[in-house]
Amino acid sequence: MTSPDTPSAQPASRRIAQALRSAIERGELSAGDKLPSERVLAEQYGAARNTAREAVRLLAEQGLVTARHGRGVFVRAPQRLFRFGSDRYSRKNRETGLTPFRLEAQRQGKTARIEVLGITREVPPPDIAERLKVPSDDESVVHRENHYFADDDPVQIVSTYLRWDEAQGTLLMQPKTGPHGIYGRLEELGHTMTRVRDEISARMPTPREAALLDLPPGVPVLEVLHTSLDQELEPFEVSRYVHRADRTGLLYELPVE
Amino acid sequence: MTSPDTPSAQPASRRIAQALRSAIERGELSAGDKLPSERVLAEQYGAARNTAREAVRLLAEQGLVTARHGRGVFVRAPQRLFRFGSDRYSRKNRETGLTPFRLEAQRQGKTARIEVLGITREVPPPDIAERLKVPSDDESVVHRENHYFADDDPVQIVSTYLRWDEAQGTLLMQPKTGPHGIYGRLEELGHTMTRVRDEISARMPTPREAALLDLPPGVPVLEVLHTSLDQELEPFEVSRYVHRADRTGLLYELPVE
DNA sequence: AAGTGGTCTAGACCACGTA
DNA sequence: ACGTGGTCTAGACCACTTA
Repeated sequence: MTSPDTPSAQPASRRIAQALRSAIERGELSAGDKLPSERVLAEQYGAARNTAREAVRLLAEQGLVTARHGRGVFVRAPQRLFRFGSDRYSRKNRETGLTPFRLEAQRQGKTARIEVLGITREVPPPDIAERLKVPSDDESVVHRENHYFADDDPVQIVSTYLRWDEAQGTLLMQPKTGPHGIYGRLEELGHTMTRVRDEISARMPTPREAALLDLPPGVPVLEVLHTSLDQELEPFEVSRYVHRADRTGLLYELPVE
Repeated sequence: MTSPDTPSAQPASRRIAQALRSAIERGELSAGDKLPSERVLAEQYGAARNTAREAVRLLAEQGLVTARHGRGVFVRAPQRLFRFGSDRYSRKNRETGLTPFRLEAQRQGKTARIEVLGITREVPPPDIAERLKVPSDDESVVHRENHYFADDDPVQIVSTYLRWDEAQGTLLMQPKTGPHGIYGRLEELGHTMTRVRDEISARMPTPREAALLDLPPGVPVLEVLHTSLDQELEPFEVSRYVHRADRTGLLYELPVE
């Protein structure tokens, strides 16, 4: 404390948070290090445990630390990012036989695992129906939901929507879609991917997403609503990607005009 | 409660949060409505005020409600999004004389205001230096920091970095950069924007950003690190955009291959 | 003045992880 | 068994807003 009874302008919880933040920035606490326990912090700063706890919560909210039940609070390591973006859809990539996700995992020396959660005929959500140009009051789409893991850590959730009238009875209804994946099959159906439109937003996860992605508090998600357009600029596939923001960066490289 | 002494598996704070969440989803509470006060919630659910408060915090963290000191807790209205993306840099747009930000504001019937916070010669941060291909141990760049407002609500913070050796003594050092803005001046210096590279990430705001953007708790930011490449594919301008995620969507449309 | 959220205290018990 | 975070209680005072 600077003086015996400064009202200090700042609430105690924020002063404690700031002290810890500085220690992290100065490198006194580095990635992976354990913070003093809440009880110890409370004693050190002459506050109640709840106050120390509030300070820790502020840091967690900012993404600087993660609390682990029964173990302690740890400085979060800056995560190496999975990078996706404009080349996620390029034919060149498709022809390697490796999906962009597997490529990224490989680049990081991690093991990719993809889990097919479901392939079902459904009524599309309104935003999907609008983009795929199908009715939203009818079971007009096939919904493929996949979860992606790197070394068994969940990284992204992808929901792909295709027209039911096209997918019906094809490999598009199967977990294994054959060479070059769904885009290979869609090309056989006459859809050459010519343009893509990606709509990007960020938000806090829903409880379901937090559970599925095993998200620590304070980590947002990146949502990409992707539309593939064919040679006639008609949409033939729409996907919703939900990424952990702390493990994902998006990269878009494009020509101007 | 379902039975007098169910341990209920769920903590009380989460059960209260879930009840409120359902009420919002069912439309019993709609955008702008005030939630019962923390003291009332506590009484209704037979819990301590701190427990009701924790429930409200969970909803705020998820972005569903916003607390306003002295007034109450309100259901947050879904914000109409400002959309930016691949056409943010197109020459066509530039020639209207309206910046993309002004166009967006106009589309929403809002008044755009741009505040120039500073134009200073600086040592570039490492990520900027790397992308602009300038030394990071030297005052090699000019940093222009602008804040953007719509109807006086802060929407985005933009830091633009230019080479000092090029900007020195030109309009690029002035608040008013002349026709077609900085890109107009850079074109006169021989840089035709040919490609752009946008690196996108999402994270929780730093305290400074939270204050500058007047961010309610639980709203993440979208960060775009933008690089402009000229006809020789050399970088000549790098900008860091920090957007309120609850008011911003990004749109990228691009050709495949 | 009254009501609201913001912060804080000093306890308590539970659930989890490690030794 | 012990230390950790997770949750909760029953109070208290402060800061802000509205009437």
